[in-house]
Amino acid sequence: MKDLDISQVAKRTGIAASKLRYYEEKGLISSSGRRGLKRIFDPSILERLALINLGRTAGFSLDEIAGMFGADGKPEINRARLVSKAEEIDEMIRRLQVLSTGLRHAAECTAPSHMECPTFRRIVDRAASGRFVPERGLPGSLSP
Amino acid sequence: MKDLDISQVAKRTGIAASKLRYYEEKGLISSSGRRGLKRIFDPSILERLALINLGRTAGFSLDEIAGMFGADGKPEINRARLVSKAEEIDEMIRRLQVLSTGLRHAAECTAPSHMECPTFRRIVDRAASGRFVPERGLPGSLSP
DNA sequence: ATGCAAGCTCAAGTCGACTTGAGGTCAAGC
DNA sequence: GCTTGACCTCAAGTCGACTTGAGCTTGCAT
Repeated sequence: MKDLDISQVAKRTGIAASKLRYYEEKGLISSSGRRGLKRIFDPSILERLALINLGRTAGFSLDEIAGMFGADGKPEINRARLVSKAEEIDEMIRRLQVLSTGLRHAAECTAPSHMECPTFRRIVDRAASGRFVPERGLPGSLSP
Repeated sequence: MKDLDISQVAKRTGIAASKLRYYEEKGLISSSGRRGLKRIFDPSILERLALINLGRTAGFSLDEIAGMFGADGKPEINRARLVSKAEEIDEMIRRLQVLSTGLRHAAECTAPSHMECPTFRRIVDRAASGRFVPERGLPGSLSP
């Protein structure tokens, strides 16, 4: 019996117990049962939580993540969504690479202020071109 | 006179006027003056906003962004910070690449459920290893 | 057997990031 | 010179994502 109680999961993932309960309530995870009142979790929860963390880091909302990995049963529907999520992430990676480059340049650039450095401005322009407004649901998105 | 009023800036960046005022209040941007009551902006605001959007997409808080690009005057302090921000972003890029790969694989994998696919599990494991808990300030970070 | 740390539920609180609304001001076109 | 609509301010509201607290229950170490 390798089942985990909530504090074990918390300890092994660094996720607060309250957060785990919240995630369960939201349908992102589920406990495999109860021992009395207490939730017990299958060890596979650890991978699921890793995935959730990954998704959060990527800027997805809990609802989006739930839609991504949740509710198995209609895998076909999911597959198309998964690919489009992957594409969104790729786009984001591109933007982040620009940002990283920009920051590194700014760090070693000798121009008095970053915005006065032509290289930096070129980088920023590159970043600003294409879709200026981030895709749906991400921080900084368009106003209604 | 190429100055922009707030609605011009809003139109050209896709950022709501209320958000621009909020950013100004927070010290992320500043208007170059007023015409009567009305703010006027230098065109360079567009680049600054591009940068801010980029930072937001990367998951930085407004305060972090303010600390990153704001308050020129002590460039040296900034340079070290900038490099470490760049490193954080690189780490994030790595995680996102894993996520993208994972999603794409999941989309074409024939296993009945993603978690049952050994390839997918390997990918997730790779993602989960290293630092499980995202670095400071990012969504999903450690509880206090 | 029993005491208590660890869980539980449910309501309320917090925090960041904005938006909305009410009521006021003013630059500009007619 | 007078609308009028774009802006303004300031307070309050909203939303997502959690945390905290009060009061209750219980598995399990002694």
